[in-house]
Amino acid sequence: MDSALDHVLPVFWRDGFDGASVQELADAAGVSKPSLYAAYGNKEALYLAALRRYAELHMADRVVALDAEADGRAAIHRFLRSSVEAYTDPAHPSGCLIVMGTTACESATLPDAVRAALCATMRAAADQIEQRLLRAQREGQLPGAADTGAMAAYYNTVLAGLSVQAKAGAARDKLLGVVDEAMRNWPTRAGDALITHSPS
Amino acid sequence: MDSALDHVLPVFWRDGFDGASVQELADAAGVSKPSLYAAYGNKEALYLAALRRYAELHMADRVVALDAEADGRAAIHRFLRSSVEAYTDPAHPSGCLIVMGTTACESATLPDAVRAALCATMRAAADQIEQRLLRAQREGQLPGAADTGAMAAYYNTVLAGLSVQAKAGAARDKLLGVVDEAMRNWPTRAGDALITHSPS
DNA sequence: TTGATTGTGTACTGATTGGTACGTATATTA
DNA sequence: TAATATACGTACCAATCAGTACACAATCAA
Repeated sequence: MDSALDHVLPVFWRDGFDGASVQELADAAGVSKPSLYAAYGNKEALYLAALRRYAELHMADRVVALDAEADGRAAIHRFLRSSVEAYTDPAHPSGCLIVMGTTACESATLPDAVRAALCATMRAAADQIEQRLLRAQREGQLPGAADTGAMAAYYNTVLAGLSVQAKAGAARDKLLGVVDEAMRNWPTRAGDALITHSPS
Repeated sequence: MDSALDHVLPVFWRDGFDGASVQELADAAGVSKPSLYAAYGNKEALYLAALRRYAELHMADRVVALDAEADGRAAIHRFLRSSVEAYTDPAHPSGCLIVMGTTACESATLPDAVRAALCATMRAAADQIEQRLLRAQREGQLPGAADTGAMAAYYNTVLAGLSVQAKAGAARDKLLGVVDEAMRNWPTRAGDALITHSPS
């Protein structure tokens, strides 16, 4: 009954909340439709449960590694690289479930609770990155003037972009190259981060 | 009859191919459902027509400006900034229709022709960026060793990420900050672009 | 061996999906 | 004015949607 989530998750992951039919979810779980309803109540609650499962199964370890790495830049770099590896893992649907769900955020058929949970999860990820940047700043690996908020928003944006590219079928190596390119913005010389509006 | 597309487009833009029902599209266009079918054949053809309309209405001028700007870095910077302004324009649904559609690429209900058209449009945009980078390289604004392919993939990824963030409701100013952050990777010193794998 | 509880599948509900048959009204041509 | 062609809306089609009523089977306590 709990392992049903592990079979339901990839269907939501691939087709999204609206795209996945309850019949399809029940078939994937190997149970009948009423059994799913008996266990989870409705489609919305089932999705929220799958989302929690996704976070603990496919995001938690990356976040742990983010703090385990001693050097700030290396931590972010490794976080991006491992994200790409997850996004392009042929064992799962490609890309990130959260990003996938967020792009359907404007649809009226998406329940408010789902919308809220998706946004909360995405914000939590962004916060984790910013916390790591703040630590790097405290430890002198980042200039004191660096705008960690803007940098966190930047890395979060790159992550979302990588997810989209992976969904579109981009090769893993290509995306790893994008990660290396994305890391080139890390401020090495003091004062670099002060340039918020570069001359155009 | 042609102006119907202008009313259909935002519905597809907001709800996606699967999310938008033909009834909803007909209501938006101010005609009956059979009239839509008489004019366009089926939902798939209607979406493809809306996609063409989107490209010429919301992408073409940005691409023109990309070539009009003399300096390469300024051209890319302006392209990103104007994209953010378009993505967060309250007059339209937020984000980019192409990115929005691409995230539903794995769904089985998406017709192959739609999938192909979305990927082709996205690839065309990436090519435009790479062509602009190559020109900048020819004109000496970019080191000869710079990997323009990787850079184009990078900017394309950032664009996709910005679209996702806009869809999630991020403020325009925040995204403009992300653009400035993203531009900090532009190689200024010769040899910078050679570092494809930075020490981690 | 009872009686009650739990879990599951069959078969349904009303609503909505993409798509269409057909009658009607307008416009055009002669 | 009469005949034809085009355009459009009403009303429908089968299929599928999320969700449920209910009967049956298995398990449990006594």
